[in-house]
Amino acid sequence: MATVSSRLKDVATLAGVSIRTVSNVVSGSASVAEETRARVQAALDELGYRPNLAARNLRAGRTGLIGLAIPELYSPYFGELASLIVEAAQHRSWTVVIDQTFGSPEAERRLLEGTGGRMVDGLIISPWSLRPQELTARARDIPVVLLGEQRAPGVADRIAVDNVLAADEATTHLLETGRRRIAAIGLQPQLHNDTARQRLEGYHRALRRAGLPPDEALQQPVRALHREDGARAMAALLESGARPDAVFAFSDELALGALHMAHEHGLRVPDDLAVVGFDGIEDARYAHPPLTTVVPDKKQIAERALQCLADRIYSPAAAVPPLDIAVPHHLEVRASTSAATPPTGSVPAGPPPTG
Amino acid sequence: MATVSSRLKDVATLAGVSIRTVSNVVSGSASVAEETRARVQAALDELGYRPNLAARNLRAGRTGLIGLAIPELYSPYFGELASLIVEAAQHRSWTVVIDQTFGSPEAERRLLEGTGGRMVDGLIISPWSLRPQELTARARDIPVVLLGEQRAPGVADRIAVDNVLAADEATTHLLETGRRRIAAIGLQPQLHNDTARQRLEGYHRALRRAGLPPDEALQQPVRALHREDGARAMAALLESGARPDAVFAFSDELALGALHMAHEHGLRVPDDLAVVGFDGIEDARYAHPPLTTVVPDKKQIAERALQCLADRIYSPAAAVPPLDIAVPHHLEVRASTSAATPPTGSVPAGPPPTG
DNA sequence: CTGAAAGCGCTAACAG
DNA sequence: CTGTTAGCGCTTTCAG
Repeated sequence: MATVSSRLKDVATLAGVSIRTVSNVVSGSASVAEETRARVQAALDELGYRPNLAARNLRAGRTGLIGLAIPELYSPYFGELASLIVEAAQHRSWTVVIDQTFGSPEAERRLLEGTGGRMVDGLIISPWSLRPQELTARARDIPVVLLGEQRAPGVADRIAVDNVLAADEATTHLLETGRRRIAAIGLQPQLHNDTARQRLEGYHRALRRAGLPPDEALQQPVRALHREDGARAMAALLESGARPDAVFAFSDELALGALHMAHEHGLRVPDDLAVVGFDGIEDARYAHPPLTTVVPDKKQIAERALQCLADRIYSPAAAVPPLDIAVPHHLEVRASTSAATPPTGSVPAGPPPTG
Repeated sequence: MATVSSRLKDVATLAGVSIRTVSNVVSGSASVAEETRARVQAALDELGYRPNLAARNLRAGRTGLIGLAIPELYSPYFGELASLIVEAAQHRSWTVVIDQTFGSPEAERRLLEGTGGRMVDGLIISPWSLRPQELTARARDIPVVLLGEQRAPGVADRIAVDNVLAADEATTHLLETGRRRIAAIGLQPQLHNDTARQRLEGYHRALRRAGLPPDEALQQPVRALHREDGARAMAALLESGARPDAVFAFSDELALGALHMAHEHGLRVPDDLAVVGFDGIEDARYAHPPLTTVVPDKKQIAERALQCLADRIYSPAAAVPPLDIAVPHHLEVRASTSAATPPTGSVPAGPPPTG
């Protein structure tokens, strides 16, 4: 029945009580006589009362909103991550406002400065192109959680997988299947971002342990981490005469692009070329052949990010020094690196059905 | 420099002017003497002033927030759509708060009732399981835009592609490549949702026009629209003895699952089986073989949804009757339905690089 | 061009 | 148990 808006005051008038009593009924904070409560409730229902959040927030000094700033929402990895964060936030009665930075330093800076004005109680940001010192310089008035490799010592909590270790494991797996000319796709030399650097380091470490010197010709830089960049990098590798027998791609999207290009060139995967990705996105499972990939525990990333925010928002007194959290990961071995696809017709194991 | 918060009043005191003048400088609404402005600006900078949105909103009666309610953020279609909506909203200085309904009627109902209390100025919702009359019953106090097939006559604007036509085109395309036993994957008989029904209708229409009676054995229902459901449906079709020579899947995810299962069964695509999807997600382009798909103009969906909201929020007086908008789509033909993949090593045409 | 002050809707401290 | 009221920070009307 509500036409446009009704205030506490309107309900009070209708119920013949004071504003205070209505507030008590709504919030359940103080006890109200049963008879009064019923009358107020009736008025509440009749007017279709809904509290004005702006007023409530102004009063409380909190908004119940947290910000999530990611480079892009349309890529599978960030889509999956955002979904988990939104879900975890709902459980804690928070609402998530999402911003896309598209990797632009300006956008990231603007967000750290205030998401348009202290509208959020906390911020989860996955910085892409901001340097550590810039991260350090901001984020004074609200709690910030950093996702990924960039760190802001002494200022914000940070959550990431152990990239060096994960890359080492992926490369070692390829070595164990007998590959010797393992290419790396995903360096981003132009970026102030340690992700690629760490994965490269793990890749080198595994090679050296196997007595193989890293070969520059097998390391292919990219502009971004999308499928088309992977395809382009693969093409460059194949045409350069570097003759790789395996590829470690720094993201699943890159790997899928590389896979595509390998097919275009008539290569058989994994026989002629083995491929490993990174991120554990759902697409990888259904690629042809299914893609071996490093799977970070995204659910845990989401949970812990919110845990960090909650701790700092609700107990700012506790003043724990910023945490540096490593979440677990595992290598999911699939047909893109192992023998042949079994000819059975089974549905790959997946998450439980939603419907 | 800002420690925790500074108010207009603090800035005014520091600059030795009144609150009013500071407000003018901040908003640029009224003209201020150059000398005063400089002094105020200095104070603003020194204190690191940032306006309190809650207060501003309380005053203005607006929040600058719009809600986006979708079944799930992790699936590629909704991820891409959400990305475009968030981006389009940024251009209009709106911030998007995202809710996932996971197709639950309760969640959708709760959101339409008020997203936790009139916190948003408008709502874009992609209803999945709510019946039309429920949609009609709500959404009185803020503008609502419906995405998809469900309509709420007289209450909300609605934006969708012409599903019947699109499904007809996809099926006709398969017929034109000589297929005769075309399966349909994606019926959802248990849902109060017209999407699948309309796509089935278009499929039937094309078949009948070609003189082919629809065959129940070729119509495979699913529980959800994800890859695993597509794989399961394909397996069921192949084991049922229905012997399809083509598949029209009602979503790209279903199609990718079907493709996967076809490979598992040793079928060659498109020679033994042609596959068409629906949604135009990026994954489709890089599938093996690349997937023919119906591509809705998602960018236009996003733009028009925001246009609708803007019109109703800023000019409620205009009171245009609810619009029913059909956005364009096209069939993108790729190797999953056409002859053989060209053996060239080109990168598929894609969106311009982000980096 | 600038100052004073009202009031947006809500919560909570302070009576009664 | 319930009424009255101050005040969160901002915008804006009304004076000056």
